[in-house]
Amino acid sequence: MTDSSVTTESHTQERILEAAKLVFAEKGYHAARVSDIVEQAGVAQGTFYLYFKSKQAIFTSLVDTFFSQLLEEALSAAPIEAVTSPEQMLQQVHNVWRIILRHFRDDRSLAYLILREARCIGPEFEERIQAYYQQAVGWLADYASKGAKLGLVRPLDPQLAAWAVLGMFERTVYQLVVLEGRDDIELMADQLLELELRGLMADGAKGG
Amino acid sequence: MTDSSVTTESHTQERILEAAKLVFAEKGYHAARVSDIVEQAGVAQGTFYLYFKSKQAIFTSLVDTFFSQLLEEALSAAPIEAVTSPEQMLQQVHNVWRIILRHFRDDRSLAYLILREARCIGPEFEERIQAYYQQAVGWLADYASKGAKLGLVRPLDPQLAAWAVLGMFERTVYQLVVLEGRDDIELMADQLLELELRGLMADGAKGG
Amino acid sequence: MTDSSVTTESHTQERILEAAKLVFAEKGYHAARVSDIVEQAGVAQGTFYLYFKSKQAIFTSLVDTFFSQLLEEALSAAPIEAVTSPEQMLQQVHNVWRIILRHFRDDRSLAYLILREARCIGPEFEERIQAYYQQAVGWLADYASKGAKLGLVRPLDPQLAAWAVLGMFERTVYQLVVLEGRDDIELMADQLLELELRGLMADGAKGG
Amino acid sequence: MTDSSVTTESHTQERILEAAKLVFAEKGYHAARVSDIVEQAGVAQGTFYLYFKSKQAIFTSLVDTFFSQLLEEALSAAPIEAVTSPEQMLQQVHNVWRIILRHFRDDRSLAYLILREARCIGPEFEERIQAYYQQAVGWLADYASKGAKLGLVRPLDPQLAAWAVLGMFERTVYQLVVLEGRDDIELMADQLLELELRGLMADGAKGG
DNA sequence: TATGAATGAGGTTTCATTCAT
DNA sequence: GATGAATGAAACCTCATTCAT
Repeated sequence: MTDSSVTTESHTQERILEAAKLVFAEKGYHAARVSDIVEQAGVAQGTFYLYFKSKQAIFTSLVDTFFSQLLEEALSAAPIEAVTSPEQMLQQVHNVWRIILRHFRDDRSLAYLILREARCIGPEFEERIQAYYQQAVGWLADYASKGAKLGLVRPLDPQLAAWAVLGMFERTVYQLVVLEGRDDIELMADQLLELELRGLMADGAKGG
Repeated sequence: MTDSSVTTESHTQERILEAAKLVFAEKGYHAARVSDIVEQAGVAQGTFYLYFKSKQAIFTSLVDTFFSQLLEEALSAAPIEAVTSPEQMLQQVHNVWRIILRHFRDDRSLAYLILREARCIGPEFEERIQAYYQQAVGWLADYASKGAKLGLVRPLDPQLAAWAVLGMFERTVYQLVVLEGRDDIELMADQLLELELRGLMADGAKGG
Repeated sequence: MTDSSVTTESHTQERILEAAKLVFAEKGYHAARVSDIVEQAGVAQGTFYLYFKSKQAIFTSLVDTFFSQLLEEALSAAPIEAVTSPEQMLQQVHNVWRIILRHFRDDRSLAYLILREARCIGPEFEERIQAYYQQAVGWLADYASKGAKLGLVRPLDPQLAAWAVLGMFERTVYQLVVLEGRDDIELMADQLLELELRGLMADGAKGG
Repeated sequence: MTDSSVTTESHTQERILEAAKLVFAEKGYHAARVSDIVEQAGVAQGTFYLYFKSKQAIFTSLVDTFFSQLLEEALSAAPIEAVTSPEQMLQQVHNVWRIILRHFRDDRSLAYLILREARCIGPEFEERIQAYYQQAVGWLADYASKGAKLGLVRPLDPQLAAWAVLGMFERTVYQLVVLEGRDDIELMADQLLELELRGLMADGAKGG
């Protein structure tokens, strides 16, 4: 009403989402009570259910927002069809690493939450997350194939390699978030890129 | 009872542990009820508490067993002081990969459980798991240092590299377990080793 | 609004009453939510409370209207003081049956609602309904007394007989409404009158 | 354990059932809280759910017991194939009236409850009750047919007549229970039988 | 050692009602 | 008069844990 917000989310909904993020991150999904969330948000118990069907619904909402934004940012920065040279490819991959690491750093509590709890909310939820991951894996696998054609990436099982890269990333970022230190994102991106590339690279390739 | 078992675990305790493993793996820690476990074990509700202080205690017990066995097996197969040549080192690392993958394959339901739920039982529990992982990371980091001295591994942040390798492993094994296919452990070990080594290896090294 | 309505009810109040009737009839008093009613009426949640003090109040209002109209119609058609002959009495009773059955048929959803839920809203409400019934029973009892004097009705406990007749009616109409068939009101009135007056017995039978 | 009870119901279950009967009768189904029942029974909240799946389940259990006992008693006292003479039929019908009235009197709070709330618990429940009533109606209709063959009952719509008789009964018993007086069951049975058989009319009256 | 009935705290969710705009 | 977002009191039900036998 008073501001020209571009989102349709109400002030209250926003506050509940923010509160949920904090509470979930601090206590974990299962230990977090809806009453914790509403207390943190400063609204009444019933208000929560005006905006979210259930505890799981708000969690899903948070996760969906996080991943769709992340995937949009990351994938739009790396249009595979624009890659024609090894240098371009390296540039893109490096860039994607930076974007992802920043995204996780900028929404640290949500990142922490997702990395910690994605697999143990329930079966349906796990599948939902798995679907997001599969998108990333698909992109990575496509990238690897493209790289192989350019002679940059050596031939290997692209799915396995993609999941390995993703896992490498998952764990390092988790540590990053847990330790709450390391704001040297750029350096970390460099090192992960090195690990990834040298792992994937063809013998003759002169990358880096 | 009748035989001179080398363990101190009673038959009943054994059955409860086995039942818990199955039930936890199938439903997850939070969804699993103690009543599910005792039903699966074929004992009464109260019997559970003769052997385990709480639901979390039995979970901890399962996880402790799993990790201490794994670490013992894996680390004893790779005494870092015995490494004097690059060939030996490769041999050891390859061996360790195989041991680990086999361990996870041989106790699939427990492996699945740990990979899925380790981080979301509770803070104390998370720290416990983190401690096991830290042992592995320490070993990996030591190895990397040793490798660096041998000119086999290029200089990099050993902690970061170690966590990255561990994450690579975590995720690929999780997929392995989830998909329930891929019994080609040996092949997988080869590929992971390749990814790891080429990622970590020094430029001039002639590994593999 | 535009016409000179004789009632004082506003258009909005009318719509809420109509909506409530439908919703209550479909879901029953307890399952019906105020939010269902306002949705059906197409007004806002708060508007409801401009016209009715509570959920029970609107229910009471509906029931009061139904019963006062019914009693007025029925009783005015049967002035007991006008009865001087058996023929007149039969005529009146027959007429009353028809009026009542028509009233229930013409407001089927409200009728259904009352027959189903009148006794289980709450104690105060039950007493209210009981009072309406008592009016009918009083009339029936008076009628029976009069009939007895005319030698038309045999001597019996007039209260018991009155409640019995009322129950006979209640249940048959309920079935009528439930089954949603039987628009043959006239025939039904005939049969009920027969049952009331003559019972089940055949003319020649020497029972008792 | 200590007594040679013929039922399999535990002492606790028995107490909960008894408590539920009282609480439901006093407050009605909807106003009765499970916590009221357990308080009345002197057991803990959770104990309730050891024996009954839900609040509706215990209600259903009470009602089922009531009706199956009633129907068994009543129907076994009136084997229609044994009827060969009008006298026998009257005898049987009279007997059935007495049995039913006694059953309701002997379990007054449950009777009250059923007569008050049978239709407003929920659709499934209503159908369940309706099924019991249909049994009674079927019996009554069969009886009427048989009576017609014996020349005792005049030809009429047997379903309508049966529901009418049932309603007559329902309402009079309800009044009986509500008023908490009238222990003169025998007299009441006589009068209801009279009404059922002969209606209101005097012997000499030439109605219609 | 084994049983299993009993416990009771506590969480999620619903919905009649209010009130500032 | 009309709105609809906000309220908050309950109520049902679960399940880890205990304890008398």
